[in-house]
Amino acid sequence: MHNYIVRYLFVSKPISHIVHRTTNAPQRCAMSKKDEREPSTLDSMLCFTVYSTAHAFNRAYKPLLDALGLTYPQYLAMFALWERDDLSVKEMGELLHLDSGTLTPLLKRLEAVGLVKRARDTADERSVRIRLTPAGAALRLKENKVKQGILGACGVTPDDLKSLNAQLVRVRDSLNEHT
Amino acid sequence: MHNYIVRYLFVSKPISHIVHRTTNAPQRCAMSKKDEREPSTLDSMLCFTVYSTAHAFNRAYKPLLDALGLTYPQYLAMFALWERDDLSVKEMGELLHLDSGTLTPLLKRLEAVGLVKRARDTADERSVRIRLTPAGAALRLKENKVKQGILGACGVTPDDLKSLNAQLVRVRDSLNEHT
DNA sequence: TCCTATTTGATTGTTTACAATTAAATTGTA
DNA sequence: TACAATTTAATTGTAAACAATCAAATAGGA
Repeated sequence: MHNYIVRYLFVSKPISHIVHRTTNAPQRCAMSKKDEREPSTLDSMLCFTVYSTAHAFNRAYKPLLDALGLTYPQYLAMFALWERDDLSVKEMGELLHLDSGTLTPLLKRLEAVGLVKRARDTADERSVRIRLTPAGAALRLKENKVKQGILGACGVTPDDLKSLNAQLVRVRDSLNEHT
Repeated sequence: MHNYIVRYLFVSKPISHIVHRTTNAPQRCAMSKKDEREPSTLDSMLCFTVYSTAHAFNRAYKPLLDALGLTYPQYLAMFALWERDDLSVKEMGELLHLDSGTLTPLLKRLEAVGLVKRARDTADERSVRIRLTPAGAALRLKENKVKQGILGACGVTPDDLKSLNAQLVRVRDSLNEHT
């Protein structure tokens, strides 16, 4: 009957405070007014809007990128290389605002599926250069559908999108300066 | 000399294609024009701007939230509870646009440090209700400094911020509809 | 030259994030 | 009342994301 609790919830804890609890929490039926989806303050906070919009983009891209066998961060890495091949990890990190702890395993995955090649720079062996394989370069052709698909889902005119983007870039760069 | 390669890079792989590679990659000295920080197309893509701004917010919040002992997603969960205590996991998931696979471990961590309490709903044992502990409710008082600190770092007027936020909410909701 | 400081990426450990699956409880229906 | 369908979280596995640390290579200064 209480198998939920036994199996999942408090495996390594005494369950007495749950099973025997006698709290009389505010009844939800008595709060029906409040429950009628009062707009959350969270939605007025830019930080949260950006956070949740990033997830929304991620989810929107997922089905499109599944066709290419890429995750969204991997797509960004490939995009950077399509723009300019032969980047060091550091250079890619600057473009994507990511560090080596994130990029190293990501790039190893891209190498494992044959889209890029990682090689120490012969001139400076500290740096690792990332280059597209033919397969990685070829993937670019399939990529147009992805961008088109997302544009439609955004539900904004190209002009609005452009202005919105410019404003956000300012916020982002300001945040990065103050850190 | 090539210990880098031996230790880190290709532990489980033949290294011949690295050490013996004879590729003649485009020399960077010959590309100095291009290297002069030509603005990346990435910065014109809203999806990437949102993605990188989310990380920028995360990093900006980090030092402020460290003082409260919270991560940013944990802060959002606490914020939701400060607005309305006694949420089910599902309700919090709807507010934060997150699913149980993300929230369950996050909430367990908040419970472990004594900020919230998780308990099966006696009326419907499928759902788990999350409530603030006194310590969790008290933390709200320390939270004002956090918001102030971020506002300054954004570098926008409150009006611009409000309009920017409203536009992004529209994009987010449109993306969520189309998914 | 030698030796310290810096640069670069890899590693480790913790925390998100989500898809897919599973289990229990509840609801709906015959 | 039985029994299928739905709902709710938890779990598992994979992939980011980043702080802190480490190792090697290079650069710079005495």
